[in-house]
Amino acid sequence: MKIEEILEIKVKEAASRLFKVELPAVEFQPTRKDFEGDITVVVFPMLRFIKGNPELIGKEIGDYLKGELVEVADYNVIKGFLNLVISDAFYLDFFNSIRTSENYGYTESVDKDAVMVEYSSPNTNKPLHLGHIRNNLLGYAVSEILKASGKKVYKTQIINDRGIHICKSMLAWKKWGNGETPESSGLKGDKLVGNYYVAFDQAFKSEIAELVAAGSTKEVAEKEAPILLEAQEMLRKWEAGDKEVRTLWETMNGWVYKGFNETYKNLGVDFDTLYYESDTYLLGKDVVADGLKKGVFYKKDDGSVWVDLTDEGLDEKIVLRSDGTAVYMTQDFGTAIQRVKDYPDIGGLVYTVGNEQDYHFKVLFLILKKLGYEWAGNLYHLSYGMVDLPSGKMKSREGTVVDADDLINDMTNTAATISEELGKLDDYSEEEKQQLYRTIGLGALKYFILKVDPKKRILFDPEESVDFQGNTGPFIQYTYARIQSILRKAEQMDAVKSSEVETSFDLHPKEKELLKQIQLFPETIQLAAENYSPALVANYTYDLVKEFNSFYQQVSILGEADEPKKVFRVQLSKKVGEVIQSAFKLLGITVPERM
RNA sequence: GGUCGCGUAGCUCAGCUGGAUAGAGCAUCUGCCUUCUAAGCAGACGGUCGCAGGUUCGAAUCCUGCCGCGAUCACCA
Repeated sequence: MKIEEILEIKVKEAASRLFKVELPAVEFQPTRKDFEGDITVVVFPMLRFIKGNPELIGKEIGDYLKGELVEVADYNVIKGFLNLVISDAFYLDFFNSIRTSENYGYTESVDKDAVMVEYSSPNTNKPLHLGHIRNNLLGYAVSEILKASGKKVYKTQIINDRGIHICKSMLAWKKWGNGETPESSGLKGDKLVGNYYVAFDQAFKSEIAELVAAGSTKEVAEKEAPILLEAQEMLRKWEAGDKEVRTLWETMNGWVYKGFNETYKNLGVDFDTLYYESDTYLLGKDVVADGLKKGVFYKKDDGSVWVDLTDEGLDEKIVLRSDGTAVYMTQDFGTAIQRVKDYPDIGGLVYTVGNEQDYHFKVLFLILKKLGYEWAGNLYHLSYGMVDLPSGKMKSREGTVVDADDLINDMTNTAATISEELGKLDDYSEEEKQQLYRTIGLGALKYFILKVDPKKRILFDPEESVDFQGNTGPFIQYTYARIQSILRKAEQMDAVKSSEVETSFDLHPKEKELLKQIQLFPETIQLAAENYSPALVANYTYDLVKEFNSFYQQVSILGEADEPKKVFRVQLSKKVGEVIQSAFKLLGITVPERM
């Protein structure tokens, strides 16, 4: 039982015995650093039920708790805050109870219902950029956090492999590619295809300029540029199943997938299952028929089908065009339904998509609810803010994007520079060094992105490199490496690792703080899962690590003369290391043995 | 214009379902490596929590209005 639960029972009991009132709830908070104590009971809310001076009420309850509970070693009351000092023995007992548990903090028991998390979901006409990185890291981390909170998770993405965008790249390649392949040019496949997308856009723009010069309006020119008409014709051929177009499409998408997979591997993200838009873009039409029957949708005179959401404060939304073709929304509810068919244990879906699509998902979720799917109550749009540059929004066509691969390389190089300056790894092989630089570089990047609340937009300045000091991934990795160094030495010195930890000595204040922080790990995971927020895990880890470094600086671990204390400190350090590793695993960040 | 999100130190961010004198990091300044990794520790400096009302014993947190920034409101995806 958690200490707060024990205290709650006893505080209520105190109120009942001393003041003859039944308290509905008791409010706790961690005691602020400036006061003595560990847990604080806030007396103010009780004043509604207990008439009197909060100071005196606090004292009486404090006395009662101290007399009744061995865990309460002492107390003090300041302005209606009852600060309780929890005994060292309690924290040491807690430590012994979790000392050897393998996955401390993770919940093993698996929910009956699984959740499918969709993230990444790129178009196949251009390489991944920083925006995708945020999406990928968030989706992956949230998946891992949900798993650790006791949920079964399927990670997926929908690959937008068809449509006018890929036809543009295909057309440009056909016109000017001269048969270029990733092999012939040495270019990564997604980069190669991206180049042709840019080439298309340039040609498109110059055609518009020509048309405007010839007297056409800009609007008309944008619709009638010959190269665009040609791309549209290509899309029609694709839809008709034209062999040549389909073959080219498969080839170029194949290049892109190879490139993407390399980036995913470097980023350390993965998927359990994949959906392709070319398979799903026709889904949903039968749902429209079903919705018409149920009266969820209605048909207009021109044959188009709509849903009326004005009662929900939204507007009317089209779900089927007058020519009978599907729109994005149609596909989306079709795909959601398909996913639950494919994985019948799914009880909810999470969509990792930027906040520019907030409205879309609001509508999508409402439609699914109206259609009566029982899982429609468990849909979540993991909406995140854009990553902007100082110059504004990133635009692929204008080349103002921060390329994912380039960024990963830059980070690795920065890590290498710093590491070499410090020169602690002279005995490492070149390969070991490279591996470490990647670990640190990626750690810096991932932490930089994940530590901020997903809702907030991130301003990324490529001129200013991501920090490696302070509240950063490398700082936390460094602390982990420090701990491992101690453990290596401890192992050499004697067999501390198998010893039982005694509970009879007094704790150093820093030790107590560390134990309190460790205690928070399980609830932090639950909270992060409920809020779909990796930032909570990141900030928790930072607090833990700060606490450890302070402890490390003030208290000698291996130099401690008293053997039981020394054993405890080594064990405590080890546990902190394990929690750091576990927490960072949830963020997809690996930790080094040395750095 | 309607809707949604954001606005906390010079900069980047924490601040749980309202609770004590609003916390970190970066930057600036001061100390600390003959002792477990100085990517560290200890400290100083820095705030009318966008503005104005309201609810409350108590508001950065909840409500209303306004201001600023962003997104969105297609038979596009």
